[in-house]
Amino acid sequence: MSYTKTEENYLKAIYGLESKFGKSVSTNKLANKLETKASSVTDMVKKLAKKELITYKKYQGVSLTKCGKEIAINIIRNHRIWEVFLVEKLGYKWDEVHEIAEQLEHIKSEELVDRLDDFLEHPSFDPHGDPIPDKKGNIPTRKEAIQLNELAIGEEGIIVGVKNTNNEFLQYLEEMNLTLGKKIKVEKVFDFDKSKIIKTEKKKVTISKEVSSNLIIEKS
Amino acid sequence: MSYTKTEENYLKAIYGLESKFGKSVSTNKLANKLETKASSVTDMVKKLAKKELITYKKYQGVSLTKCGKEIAINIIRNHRIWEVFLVEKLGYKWDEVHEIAEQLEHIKSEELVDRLDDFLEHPSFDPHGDPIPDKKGNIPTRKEAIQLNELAIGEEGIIVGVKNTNNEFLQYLEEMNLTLGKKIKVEKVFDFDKSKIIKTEKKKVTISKEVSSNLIIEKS
DNA sequence: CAATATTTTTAGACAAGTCTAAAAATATAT
DNA sequence: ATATATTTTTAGACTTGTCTAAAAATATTG
Ligand SMILES: [Mn+2]
Ligand SMILES: [Mn+2]
Ligand SMILES: [Mn+2]
Ligand SMILES: [Mn+2]
Repeated sequence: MSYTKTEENYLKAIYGLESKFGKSVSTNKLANKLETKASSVTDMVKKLAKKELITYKKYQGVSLTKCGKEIAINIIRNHRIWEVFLVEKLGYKWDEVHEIAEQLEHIKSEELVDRLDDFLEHPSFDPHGDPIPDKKGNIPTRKEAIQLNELAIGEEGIIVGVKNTNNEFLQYLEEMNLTLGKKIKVEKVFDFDKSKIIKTEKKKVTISKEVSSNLIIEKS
Repeated sequence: MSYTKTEENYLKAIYGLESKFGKSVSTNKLANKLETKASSVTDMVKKLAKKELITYKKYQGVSLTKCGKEIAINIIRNHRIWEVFLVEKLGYKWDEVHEIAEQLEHIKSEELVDRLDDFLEHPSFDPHGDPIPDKKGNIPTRKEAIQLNELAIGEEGIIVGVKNTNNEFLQYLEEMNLTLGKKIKVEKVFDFDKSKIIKTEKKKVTISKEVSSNLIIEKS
């Protein structure tokens, strides 16, 4: 069984919203995420329900079935492996790959992504620090990952991920030298707005609460 | 300006048939090539004509405009570069890549194929010996290429291309050890059916006229 | 709890691309 | 040159995914 690009994008969006909010996904949330109208979502959601990829009760939102979830995770796997390829092999920057991966993730071939995965030597995380599901759908975890937010004065860690993968944010981080793998130390926390002074190997930077809550750190 | 996958496939098909037959392309030929119906072709052809990608006069067939030709060549460039990638980097065999390249050729990104081209070190020919157009649309040529057909007894050459890229034919060639880069010598020609005995480095094989007219050779 | 606001669904329409069946144009054969 | 065959176009319909406007259901609030 193979699905259209649109169906795959709906499933992926449902998966994302389900994970984020931990409950069934409303028509409006989905419409917003997919940049379409609620009425379009209602139509598509009926189709996916008939194919048993989601469960749907009128006015009650949707959630993925086992099968729908498998498909969603597979698309995410494709997306992230392609992102690794684009950065590692073609020299793209981390803020340039998402759009292209959105297209590449829908290429229909059982084998292609597996071969790409071999070629890339089975990466566990993508260029934004997001975990890459394996062929069976298992998603790698990091035991010790916390938000930079939760790091106290004097504590150190390594940047291993970003929560927000918005291009402008990624470019900002690049300029601040706060990219994946960088070692950082909390120098100071301003209580009134929770902004922090962060020491990296090269320089000191001040970041807002907004920024520190979007950086994933492994304590060291 | 960006075009749909369908539009791109029509342009590519028209390009192929125009090159092959050297005249304007009929509705039926196009329908046959694209595995669709003549009525569908008529509809689409009107659309492409309105966009000035082809010229079309009712009952007279179509041909590409300069702009349409540029697009077609670009898609062919994408296709062939992806085929090189699949074979050279992911270890696919030459009979396994066409289908996937049919999908990958439509990925929308000015930059992607250029970067891939750099990564592959600017190949001039794809895994089937077909020339890869450059960014500007220039298509590399081989001065000395002839059909194995035209090689007389005792003459030698190197296989540099196949005219027919049908999977079964490619698999047959693989088994006969008649793949790209192989050195061959014509040992004997049977006049009654123009079949030939060919000596490769490893063994002697007998091939039909059909086969020898589909192999491109550089004399040596 | 009733009035109001918000969310969701329905109804009907549209664009892209395709199809079948029939009509019109062109090509071929007597 | 006329009849026949083939090719091409038109007409009308279908599917997928989308939209707007209006109706129905649910949520919020005084
Ligand atoms: Mn991404
Ligand atoms: Mn990512
Ligand atoms: Mn090909
Ligand atoms: Mn090829």
